[in-house]
This record gives sequence, C-alpha cells and structure tokens, in this order.
Amino acid sequence: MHTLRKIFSMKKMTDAFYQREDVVKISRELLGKLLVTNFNGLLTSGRIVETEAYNGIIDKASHAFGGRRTRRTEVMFGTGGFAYVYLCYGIHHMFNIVTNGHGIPHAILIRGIEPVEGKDIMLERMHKTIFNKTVGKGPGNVAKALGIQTIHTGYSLMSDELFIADDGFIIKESQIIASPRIGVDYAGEDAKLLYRFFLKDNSFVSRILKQDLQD
DNA sequence: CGACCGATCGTCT
DNA sequence: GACGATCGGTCGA
Repeated sequence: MHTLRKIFSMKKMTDAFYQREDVVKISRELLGKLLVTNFNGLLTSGRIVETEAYNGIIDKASHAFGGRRTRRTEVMFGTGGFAYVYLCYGIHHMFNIVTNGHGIPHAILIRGIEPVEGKDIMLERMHKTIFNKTVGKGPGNVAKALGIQTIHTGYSLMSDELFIADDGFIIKESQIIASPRIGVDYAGEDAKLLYRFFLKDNSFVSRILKQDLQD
C-alpha cells in the first residue's frame, strides 16, 4: 500500500531523542520536523513551525508544577516519547510530547504546523472547503487538522499512527525566534521565560507579537 | 488593527 | 461549581 510504504520510509525520531533532559533544546530541535498521523488509514502530516517547552515541576506554567500529579497529567510523569493530549476550554485538544526520563514530567506543546500531506483530509476534519492559513495554526487547530484527540493521550510516538519524523528539511538558526509562551500569564516570573520557539515569517505561527521580533 | 466575548466539557477542588 | 497552555467572530476606532 502506498501510504504504508511512505510511512515505512520516514525516519522517526528515536526514544533517545525524546528522553534527553533539556526540554528547551528539544523544543527548538523539533522545528522543521514532520508531525505525522495515520489514523484509520488517513495519512496527514505537517512541518512543525511553533513549539513551547514546559519544564516540569519547577515551571509554574506547567500542569505538573510542584509535582502535581493527577489522572490527566500522569502520562507526563512517564518516560519520554509519548503523547500528552488534554482538552482545553471543553473544545480544543492540545497535543504535547512528553520528554525526559521516567518521573520527570517535561512536555512540549505543538502550537503550529505547516500542512504537508493530506490537506484534503485536514479540510474535512476542520469542516472547511478552502485551504487557508488557519489550517494548522494554533495548538487547537494542529490537533484538529491531524485528527488528534484526548483519546490519543499515552500513545507511543514510536507507533505508525502518531510520530515525528526527520525528512532532512534544514532549519537555520537565524530562522528561529524565541519568545515568552502564550496564555500563561498566571505563571508569574516563569511567564517571561523564552520557552516558545517559532519560525520567522511562517504564516502558520500563532499570535506573533511585535516584542517577539525584537533582538 | 485591538479588545472583547461566547462556546463547551473534562478535570480537580 | 469553577475554570482553562484556545478560537473565531464581532464591534468600534
């Protein structure tokens, strides 16, 4: 089958990639990689253009701050390389990648993808007929376009249904902008940390503030 | 443009 | 019972 052959040829990120300890560094490295889903034979993928790092128990913006452990956040305390998906405002499914080793609840929120494969499928999922810049822009739309839902929390990123791949696309350091994270004002000083990364001049990046573009 | 607002529900207190 | 790591639409300048 054409789809399976395609998936088989893709170079998946390994466990070792996810299980490293520097979540901020991994967030930066994810830019330019392909986020791929293949649910029920529907292949969709997008190039990651915006990420945010959540630095575990010492990060006030993280759901795991203070070692807070609940049924929802439990997956973050497991080994890196799995999906953490939660529902936001009762509507939006937020897709995160768990990183670091067992017991250290690091996570990376994918906030923007530039659609690559299966744009027609994405349009159907978003109930749209015409492709535009909102398909893949913002964390809620990333999950929607790729068909990711809370039921996928705990999925291994080594699977053939949900994974990240390196297709050799090169990102230059000069294309990467670091900024404070979005929507985490409640985190006090931690809201100022430059834990958000995105590609300069990419239209699938959400909420670009003028201050983010300064040096 | 920016500010504001309603939608909608699983999760935790 | 309150609320959120959001989104898209509307309204006024």
